[in-house]
Amino acid sequence: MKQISTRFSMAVHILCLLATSPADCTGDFIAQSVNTNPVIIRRIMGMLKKAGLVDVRPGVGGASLRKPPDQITLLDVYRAVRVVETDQLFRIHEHPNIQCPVGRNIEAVLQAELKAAQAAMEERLSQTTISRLIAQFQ
Amino acid sequence: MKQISTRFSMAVHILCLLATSPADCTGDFIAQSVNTNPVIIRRIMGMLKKAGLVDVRPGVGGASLRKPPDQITLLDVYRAVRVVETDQLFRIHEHPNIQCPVGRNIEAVLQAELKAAQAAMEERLSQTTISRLIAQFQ
DNA sequence: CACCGTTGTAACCATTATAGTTATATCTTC
DNA sequence: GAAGATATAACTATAATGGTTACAACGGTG
Repeated sequence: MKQISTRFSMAVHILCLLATSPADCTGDFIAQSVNTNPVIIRRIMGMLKKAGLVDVRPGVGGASLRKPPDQITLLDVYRAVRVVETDQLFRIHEHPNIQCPVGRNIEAVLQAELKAAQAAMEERLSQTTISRLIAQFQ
Repeated sequence: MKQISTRFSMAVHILCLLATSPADCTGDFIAQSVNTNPVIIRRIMGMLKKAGLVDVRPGVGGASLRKPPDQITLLDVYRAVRVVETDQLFRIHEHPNIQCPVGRNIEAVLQAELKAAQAAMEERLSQTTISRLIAQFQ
């Protein structure tokens, strides 16, 4: 069983840190909170930056949110770290035998259902914002 | 990006074959339709058998559904082939720093949201049956 | 009983994504 | 230029997948 990469949960962790910390967080500081190597953090920060979610200051150091935390949804993060490409959570076996009625139809018919299932999950992710998460911290 | 195994789509393919074929299908016949190695088919058949979805006749050969196709949902298949263990589609990074307010809370708070997202997807899968799929074949 | 085609599995391999690590280049301020 | 930070390339170990070969066990048929 292969699960969705921890890159996603780490990215959420990073954004929660940026949203709650008064000062700018450096990669090393974040790495300590996440408990991993700073390079991992910088890799993820690069993706968040590309997605327009954070600002990173090379040289001087530190990062900050580019949007208020109530305007960043889990779906935004999910997309930013590209754990899954669009409509590709499920993989379908390739080149079934098109001589067979099932082999000929299975891909198109299944594809539609699986996309719908993926969309249902993403819809749910889009309902949760970073600010909603940090409101639950104690 | 890691996707959900084709084991799932192959399993659906197999069940559609069993639902539409008049005669019993052998592993080799199914393998030809799926276009893969018979051992792959037998592996998946073993999982479907354990889940009570199919009957397989060793020795004589062939398999058949144990339930009418309108009573087998995509969620049943998804569970049967165990592409993802219960509530574990998403993985969360381990051992965050509990000295940090975010590190201390992130796991519990995120876990709840991710479970909800996964549940939304599974709910959608449970709405589609094998008979619904084959009704769309042409 | 022996044969034959089938299922059931174990063992192994190549491929791929991930998480982590080391090293080095680049940037900004002082 | 020094100091401290980010950016990134290259490499490793690990794990899941899909495929393959090989062989044991099963169950009818001649």
